[in-house]
Amino acid sequence: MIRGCSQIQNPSKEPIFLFKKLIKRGYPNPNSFTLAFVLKACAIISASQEGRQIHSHVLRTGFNSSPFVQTAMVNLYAKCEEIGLARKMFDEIPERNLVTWSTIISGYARIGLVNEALSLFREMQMAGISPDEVTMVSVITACASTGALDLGKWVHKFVDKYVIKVDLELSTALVNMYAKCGCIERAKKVFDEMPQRDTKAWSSMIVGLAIHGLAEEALEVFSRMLEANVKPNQVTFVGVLSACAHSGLVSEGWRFWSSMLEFGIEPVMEHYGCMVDLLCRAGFIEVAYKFVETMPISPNPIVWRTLLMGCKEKGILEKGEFVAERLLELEPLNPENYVLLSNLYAANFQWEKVSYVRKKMKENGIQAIPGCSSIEVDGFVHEFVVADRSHQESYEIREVLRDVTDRVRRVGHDPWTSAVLHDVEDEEKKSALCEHSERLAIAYGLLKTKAPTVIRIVKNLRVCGDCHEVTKIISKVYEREIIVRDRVRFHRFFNGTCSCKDYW
DNA sequence: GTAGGGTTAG
Repeated sequence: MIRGCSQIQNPSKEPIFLFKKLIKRGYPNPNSFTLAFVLKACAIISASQEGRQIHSHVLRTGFNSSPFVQTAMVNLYAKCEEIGLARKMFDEIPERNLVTWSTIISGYARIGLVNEALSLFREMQMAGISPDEVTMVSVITACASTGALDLGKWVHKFVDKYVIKVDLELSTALVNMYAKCGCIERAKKVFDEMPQRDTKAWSSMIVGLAIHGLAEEALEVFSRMLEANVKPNQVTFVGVLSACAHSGLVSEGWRFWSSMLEFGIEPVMEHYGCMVDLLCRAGFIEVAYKFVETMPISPNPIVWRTLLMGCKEKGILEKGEFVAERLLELEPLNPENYVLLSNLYAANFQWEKVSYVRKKMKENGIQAIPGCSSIEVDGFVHEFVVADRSHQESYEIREVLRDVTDRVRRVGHDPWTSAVLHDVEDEEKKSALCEHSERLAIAYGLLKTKAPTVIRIVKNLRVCGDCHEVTKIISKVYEREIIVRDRVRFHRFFNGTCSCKDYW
């Protein structure tokens, strides 16, 4: 009964209540089955308080020697964002089996601690345990979040080499991984070769195409999904709406938004976020603002921030200031909000207000998140922060950067100094742009690899306008394909143009 | 009657 009611669609505390009832009655005593089930029920709803109580019950009754209970406890703490505790439990288990290892690896992979996940994956093999398809899903998920394509390819080869069963979940993880690592062709290939596809598989493909700015294809896949009689869910529509947003398909976006209700899907915050983004990017700031004002759920910081970003892009000062106020009320400690507001002022040449924002940040002890870009060369990930000089080959990188600057100037590019937010002299602004982390990473790519190797960059923030322009030029004058994964999407630079068609 | 896995807005 406890297990049964934790497996329904909308999980609740019901299984935990049942367990409490059982304890209150005093008999029969829970055994390893009961405990594993109720721990799992806690994990599903991240009930860490109740989980801890059951943990102490486990210790009192001696069931902590059951491998099922042990694994359930590791899983519980991993799902409750207590990875340190999960690890402690894991380390204390004397005999770890395939499932125990998979549990801890998935725990790290889920929260993006990729290196930990991967080193446990190696340790597991050294301990003589062979991974199966469930383990590999977590390892592939870890690869997806790094964006390191070579690593992902290596893991895919590993799956083939050890003849690990490629089931629905593993294929979906591969589609997602290839898409997130910037190789949409391989994502499509895996997807096309799947013998069957469920909602998550289709959604993965749609989201993947959306982040690559391939809106038409995403919408085509969506109609194929409907033809195949697979029901879309909320995530599917996040993909569909974000595809529209990334390509400026405003009327299509509205249409899909309206059709959600016909599919019986209630819009959630993510969908509102997509719609605000769609409207803002297309320049309909006023409409976006009205949309936010009339939302039936209270807008979260991301929605406000999207709106503020729109105001900044279009240089709409007053509304922007008002939006920033709402945002800072909700999220006074997020550095991004201050940077955005400061950029809004800088775009309007309001230098005094720029310094005021900077001062306010300083007062509140808030530091801007530095831009950081990485590039994988020969299986090693090189990381660059803005204005980084710590790399071993920093001198050579600077030489490449100078060459880039020269050649870019020669084709008539004038740096977009408005992308620099400080009130400094023009020349200084121009050199500040050259220090952006993606420039350093691209320069390193130019230095260490030769065409036709694709230069693949992963960046933690959005690409700035000037870097976007310069990268387009680099792709032409150096004849290199460059793929940049920024905070929200991919840009594929080739022969002087970008796949985003400058709409981003 | 047992434990581990895939898709989510800026």
